[in-house]
Amino acid sequence: MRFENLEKELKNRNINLSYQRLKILEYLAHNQCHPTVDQIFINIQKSITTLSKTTVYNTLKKLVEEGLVRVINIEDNETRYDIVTEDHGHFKCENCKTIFDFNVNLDSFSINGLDNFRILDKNIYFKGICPECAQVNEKN
Amino acid sequence: MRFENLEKELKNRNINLSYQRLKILEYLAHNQCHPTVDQIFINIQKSITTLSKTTVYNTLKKLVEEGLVRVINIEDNETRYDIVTEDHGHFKCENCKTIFDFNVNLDSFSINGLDNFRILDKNIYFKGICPECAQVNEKN
DNA sequence: GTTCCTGCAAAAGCTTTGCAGAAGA
DNA sequence: TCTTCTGCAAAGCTTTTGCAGGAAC
Repeated sequence: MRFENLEKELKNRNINLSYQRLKILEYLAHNQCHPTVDQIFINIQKSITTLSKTTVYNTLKKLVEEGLVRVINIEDNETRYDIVTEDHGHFKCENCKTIFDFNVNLDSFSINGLDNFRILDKNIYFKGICPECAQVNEKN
Repeated sequence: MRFENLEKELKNRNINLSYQRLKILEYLAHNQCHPTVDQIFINIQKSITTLSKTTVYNTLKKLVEEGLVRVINIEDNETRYDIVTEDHGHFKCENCKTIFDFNVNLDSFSINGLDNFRILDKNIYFKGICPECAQVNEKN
């Protein structure tokens, strides 16, 4: 999703565009690094010093409800957020903790046992070691 | 994994088989309902009234480390546990909250962008409406 | 003027940690 | 005896809730 379209998207969905919400969306759109609530909060607090974490939670909740943002639960101790783009999977390096996107054709794989299930959301989470960390490990 | 093999598995991995651990494993093996820590705790407390939740956490942590149990993070506000069997996906009904297993051939789907990544763990989480809830909804 | 949004403080949950006593090898 | 395990209490985190003031329409 391009940032220019976001304002329109918000108006379509009856989400008021406050300065806080604008900054949070801007951050998500320009830094597609799957941030945690804390990362978002710390970064935006630099420009809005009075920002409250409650507002970050409120805004993210609203954006998720309206389908503009997606929750990433790749780990059990941290919730991350991702602005919605095309379908893609998430890979988390267990060494450097970075989350990488990868392309996956969600319609391509053969599943079995979900006849008559209405599928509304698909999440693919992989874990392992990224190429960079694998290389460093080899040297040791 | 069959329950009879679990004791052997534990010995192979140097996990002492205390009564608490036996009961937790028994519960996981016989009730493959992807329980939360709380569900496990409440159920086993019936037979071990002095059971502490810390023990449930400790045991699950150990079992996950040793690869006998798998963590399910389909939602951000609850961690569930699953005794490891063959690869399968998890579908959560957003209405009745039940988690269903489904078969998926994890090698079958075409991914793109993970060359040279060492993949150690794959999780597939779907959400939607199960057939039973879909039927009830139609009637309304 | 009414509705919605923000942000502080407090509360609520879940999970981890420290530690002493008990159990097991 | 030495190590590991259990379970209580406390601490630590993340997230939610209540509420009063402020902003937007």
